Amino acid sequence: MNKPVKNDGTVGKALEILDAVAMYERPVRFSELLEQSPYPKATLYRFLQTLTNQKFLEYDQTAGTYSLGIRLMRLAHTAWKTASLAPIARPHTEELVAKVGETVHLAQLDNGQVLFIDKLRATDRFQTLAQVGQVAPAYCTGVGKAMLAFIAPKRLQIVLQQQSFYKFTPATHTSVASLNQELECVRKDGIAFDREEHEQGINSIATPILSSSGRLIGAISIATATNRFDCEALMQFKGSLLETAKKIGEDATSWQFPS
Amino acid sequence: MNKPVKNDGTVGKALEILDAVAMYERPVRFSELLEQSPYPKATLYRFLQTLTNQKFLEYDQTAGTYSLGIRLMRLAHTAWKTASLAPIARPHTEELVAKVGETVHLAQLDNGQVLFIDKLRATDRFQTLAQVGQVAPAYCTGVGKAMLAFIAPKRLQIVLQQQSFYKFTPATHTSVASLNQELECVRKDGIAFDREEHEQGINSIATPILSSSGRLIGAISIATATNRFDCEALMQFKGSLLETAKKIGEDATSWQFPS
DNA sequence: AGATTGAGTTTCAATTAATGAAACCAAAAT
DNA sequence: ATTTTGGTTTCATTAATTGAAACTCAATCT
Repeated sequence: MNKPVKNDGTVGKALEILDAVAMYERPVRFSELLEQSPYPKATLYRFLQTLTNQKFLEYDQTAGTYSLGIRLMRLAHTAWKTASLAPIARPHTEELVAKVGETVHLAQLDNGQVLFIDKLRATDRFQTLAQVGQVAPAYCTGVGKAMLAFIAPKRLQIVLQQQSFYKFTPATHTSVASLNQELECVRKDGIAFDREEHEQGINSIATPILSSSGRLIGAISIATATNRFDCEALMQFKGSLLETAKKIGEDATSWQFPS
Repeated sequence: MNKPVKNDGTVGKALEILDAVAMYERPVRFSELLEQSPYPKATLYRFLQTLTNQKFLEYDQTAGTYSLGIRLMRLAHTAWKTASLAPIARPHTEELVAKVGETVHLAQLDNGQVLFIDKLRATDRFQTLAQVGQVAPAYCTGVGKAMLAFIAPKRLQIVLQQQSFYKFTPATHTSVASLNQELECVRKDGIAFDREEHEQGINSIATPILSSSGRLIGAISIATATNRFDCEALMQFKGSLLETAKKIGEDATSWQFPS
């Protein structure tokens, strides 16, 4: 007899405004937010004031715009340090970078999406790779597919149902059938590929991180520009990648993955 | 006739709980939070539930602990991308790293503290340098002193009054007098030093970033292990550092620094 | 210039949600 | 077996949220 959810009172409403502001990905005016808002003027106005006071939003006096505030960065840093897999994995990911000399990504699954929680750049050759806190769809990234392959079948169904398949590049697979086929390969082989499916010119090989009890807790990938290595060439690092994932899994066994 | 502030109602109270959780820097139990909390059991309980529902906190079922949630990382990433100086500065900081081959930090002043908003590692030699979102006191960091030297005198007074001077290393200066003296040098010379004052074995030279109208908007530094360069040796990069700060300042002139 | 529109801000009584003392429950400690 | 500790739920009281409407100020139109 679950309540219809979404009943987090005043606080919940206020927090959802943060998402609304984030959505725009640029400073946004009061009136723009008002259009999207289910709340009347005065109510929205007070929410924005409160969030600004609390430094969760930042108000630009001269432009009359709101953007996400500085306090979020402070809190997120603490979250990263104390509640993410990243610090635990660091020694091992560092080692992997040193060994293979290419960029390594660490990610978790968050609500069917990939959330990148660490990025170790081996070279300064290109800048467009994922950043900490960035999200990406699971169906077209290496780490995403690595993780989807190891969640419960019924959860997978739900995730895929909610997913809209956007064709980021010509190489993006957008059918559930081909995805399922790929996931099957991942389960057999332990390796997921991303052949420029999310970003043109970038490919990667990825593997899930499993706790010693077999529960999925994240994924790591080695990513590189296609003109340096293609996926087949990246497979020379397969051994190191799997080994790293195994070590992280062991170290992280006590650690709880968010549901 | 300013109200006594701190009157942000239910939402404000809830958000302050996030800080309380962050303070511990580890997963924390309900009862621990209750001790510190001004609210009665039931109230705190409901706040925690709401924040957890909203993914601002994460509840570990088996350990019975709360930690900061994943949604903070997503939001912070957007904040970084859309509301911080970092993306604007990136081309120039990248260029600086390429030129000097040492780590470059970008920081803002947040309420008298230094907030690091970007970090470009040139080498993988050491890992202990600042991370994005990390905060540090202003009085004992290069970027901090660079910025303190260029805020309004009365604001400086307030900041120094609120500051407690902790001796992080043997080299940390803890007197207002010596700090003022240093700030004077920064104003003349444009360069602030950190000679292992915050972290043992790490030193840096820093310079403020000023908008074309002369307003302070941040600071950049070149940081390195002392066994690679000492401050005197780092001064060979002074020209590049100043030039980079100037370019960033020009590009960022339209950008609003949070009060 | 004077009028008008539009964006943002403030007021206030009705309404609704937050509050917190106390009861309750489960699991661990004695 | 009993008590204590730590966490969760209840419910009448209390206090805060709500939102229609009035207002302000600046920009735009006539």
